[in-house]
Amino acid sequence: MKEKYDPKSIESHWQEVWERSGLFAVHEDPKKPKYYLLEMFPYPSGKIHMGHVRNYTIGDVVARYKRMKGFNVLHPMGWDAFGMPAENAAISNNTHPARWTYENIDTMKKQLKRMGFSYDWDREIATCKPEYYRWEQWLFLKMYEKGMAYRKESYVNWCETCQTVLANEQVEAGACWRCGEAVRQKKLSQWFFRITDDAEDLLVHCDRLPGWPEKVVTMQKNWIGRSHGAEIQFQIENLDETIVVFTTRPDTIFGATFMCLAPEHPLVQRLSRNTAQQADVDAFVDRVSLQERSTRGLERYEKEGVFTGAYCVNPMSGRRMPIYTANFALMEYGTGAVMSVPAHDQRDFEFARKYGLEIVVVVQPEGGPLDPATMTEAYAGEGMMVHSGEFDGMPNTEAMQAIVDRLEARKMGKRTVSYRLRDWGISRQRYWGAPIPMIHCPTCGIVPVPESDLPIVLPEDADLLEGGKSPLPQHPDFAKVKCPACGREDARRETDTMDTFVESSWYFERYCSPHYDKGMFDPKAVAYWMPVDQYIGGVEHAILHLLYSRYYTRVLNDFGMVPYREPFTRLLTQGMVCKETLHCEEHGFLYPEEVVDGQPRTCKKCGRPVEIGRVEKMSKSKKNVVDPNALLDAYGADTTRLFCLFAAPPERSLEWSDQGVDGAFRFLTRVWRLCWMWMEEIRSATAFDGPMDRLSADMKPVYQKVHVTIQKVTNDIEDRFHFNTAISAVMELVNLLYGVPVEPTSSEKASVMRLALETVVLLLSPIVPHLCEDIWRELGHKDSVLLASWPVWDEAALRKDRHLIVIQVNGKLRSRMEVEDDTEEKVIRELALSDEKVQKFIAGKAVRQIVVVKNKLINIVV
RNA sequence: GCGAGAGUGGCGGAACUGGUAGACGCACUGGACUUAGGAUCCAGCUCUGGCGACAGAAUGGGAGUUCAAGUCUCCCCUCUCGCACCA
Repeated sequence: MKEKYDPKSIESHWQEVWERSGLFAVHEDPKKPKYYLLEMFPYPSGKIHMGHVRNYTIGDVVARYKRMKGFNVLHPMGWDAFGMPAENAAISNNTHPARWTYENIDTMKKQLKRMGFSYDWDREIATCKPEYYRWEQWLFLKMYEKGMAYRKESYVNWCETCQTVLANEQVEAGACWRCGEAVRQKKLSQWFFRITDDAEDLLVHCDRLPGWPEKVVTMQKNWIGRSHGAEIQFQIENLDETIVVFTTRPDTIFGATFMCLAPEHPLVQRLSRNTAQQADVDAFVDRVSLQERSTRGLERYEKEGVFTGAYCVNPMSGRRMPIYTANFALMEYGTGAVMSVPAHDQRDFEFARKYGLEIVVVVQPEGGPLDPATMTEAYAGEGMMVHSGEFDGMPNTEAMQAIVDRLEARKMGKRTVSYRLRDWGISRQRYWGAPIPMIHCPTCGIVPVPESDLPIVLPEDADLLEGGKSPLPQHPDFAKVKCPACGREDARRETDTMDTFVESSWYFERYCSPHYDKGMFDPKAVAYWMPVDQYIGGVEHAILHLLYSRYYTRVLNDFGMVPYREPFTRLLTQGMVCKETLHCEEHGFLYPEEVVDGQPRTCKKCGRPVEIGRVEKMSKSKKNVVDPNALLDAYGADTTRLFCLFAAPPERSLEWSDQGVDGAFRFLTRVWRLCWMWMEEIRSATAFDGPMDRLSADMKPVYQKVHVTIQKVTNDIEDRFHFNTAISAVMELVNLLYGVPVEPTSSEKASVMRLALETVVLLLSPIVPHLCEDIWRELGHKDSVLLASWPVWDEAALRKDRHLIVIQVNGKLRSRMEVEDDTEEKVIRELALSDEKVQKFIAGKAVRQIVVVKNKLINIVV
């Protein structure tokens, strides 16, 4: 018998063999069905963490499984290599972002290889390489030509710490998603992608993504945020101009008593100019529009405003409405102007109460009349129209249509749809990103870089500046350029770089032909591999990355470059990896090694008892991280993989448990020992191949269990990705096999055991590939277990000839009995009624009803 | 506030279309083997009562539908995540 299970030697051995033989390389093969399995590529931050390990383990199991099922599987890996952490690290370590990035890629790649993942490394890409981003620049030019990329001056979210603009998607509760600094508003000229043109299409297709988690689809829909309503014009008094508002409640227009403009609204300054209000308005606008978004977005943020001194006219009621500027009106949504209906909108109500503005009820609820004087909150529900002229007495839902009809007839308004989604701002005042291929010429204005000049290569000799400011504008050669249109020598190159989400919006297409140099990708390769059949990654990308990728795919489709509109057919969002935290009153969070074990556990530094905190997402700040490297050293890749899959189903969060890891290791040792216990016996045997009837009574149950397990594991992996139950099924089989004595030997036994153990190895091979490969070869197979076919179950083995029937009385379990397959209902009734235990419960009572479920259960109602 | 998801033993988690609740694993308890074991093997392990056969209760709480509910319907509670002054 071979020595004990030693993962270290077998894992490095087989990893080497796999690499040398090019086992994971794939090519387009029209004869085989394709399967594109993609995991979200990592940012090369330094080393891989347990989240990566989990994500990529799940993906690797599916990739290996699909290969064994006969698919031509594309399973690539690469690096989302541009981005701010590289710059920050470069500044603090006095190195160059490129160097830092490539060194990280190197370490992380080694780690991934140690995990035994089956990537086709020939297809590796790094987005910071010119041969990658040059095509992104190329597409940018195409988009610019078609007006899909444009420049506009606008208020943008500005992070002072990062010295850059943030997309709305990168602002979380008013703070920068990266550093947590409060986000301010700043006026800048920026490049945008016109994603709002596709808002409707992106929204509609949300319902055609059956392979996506409901949750993600809902998040996308909410993010796009479509509202149906109307745009209505309000004539400004003494001025030949109108204010256009967007409202979802045109039915309440008769109740609109004042107007609120966003502080950033262009009319605000103009209306108050040279009035007594000008100073107040200016001060207010200055304060609010530049005010930190974090406070502006807070729940208890008080509604405030200032009268502009101007009035407008309600087009339906004719009422003279004071025009305010208010902090709750947002320039980015609708038209930046709100017709305020205090009786029926909570914000307007609060505002009106604060400033003593009139409240007019126009929708009366069924329960009784509302009195503006005593109302404590706005009424937003349905009801009958009042104080609305000819519309009085109409249900408000009807009035909504009627009033818009009237406004449309008078050309004072129209039906419209408004989206929450805004255009995608892609400009970053950052160094470590793909340069935007544009030129600013004093004569010609904005001039695109000629296609032949691509790529615009990011200069490597730039020194990063204090505070993270981009060095590109100061770079001696980069910014200076000749105008390609008029030849002027003093034109300037655009020094903004692109948002890194642009790179990650098409990397999956690049994987199809990573070395192609005549375009973004080889259309033939993309036609073969795309769309991605299964995409796997964290929920944190449920909105940003997935929405941008969907949009970018539409752009490519509009250009006729790809034949599909949705890039990802199925999506799996895996849960977080969590662990309990340890906390000391004095020293805060502690690493396990800073704790003395005992009852209770105490802090090594101060001896205070350590509180075992909540189970939280692994993070350095909480000191509850587990380093994959340490795990690989102690247990090996197979145990690590097994534990990640066994501890929880993939979409749920995974609670780390050191004992659980021990358990996983123990199981692998058990499998190893079991196989070696039988190795002598089965090495020269042929796996039993049926029919089942030939088997003795001893071996038949083994054969049956083997096939039941094949079915269970196949279904669990195929339909649901429930690897935890798949593994437990194999554990059951292994437990059963441990009960089969090696002595006395027989050729039947050897052949059934060969089948059983080969099955165990095949079923586990996507999960713990190294161990399985080792035993597989030991059994005499010349080729890798990866090239073996996935086992198929024998239907005959699943059929039971005897069934355990549960006997219930009044729905309560009272007894059990075994019967032959297909025993007639009549017989079952008789058997059940005469059962001794059942008799006890039905004695002296009248049997009212008997329900029989074939081969399963009988319920006697008395 | 709006939206989504989840509440099952000491713990992680099973239970596919309503049909034996607690598979599998961890922890724990007992035993075997051993110089020894924190290795391995065997057994037990939801709670309550009972030596026991057995009986009763139990899937966050409450009602309902059904011969039968962890699963379906309604109400309530708690937790997690996402969005959040969106007119």
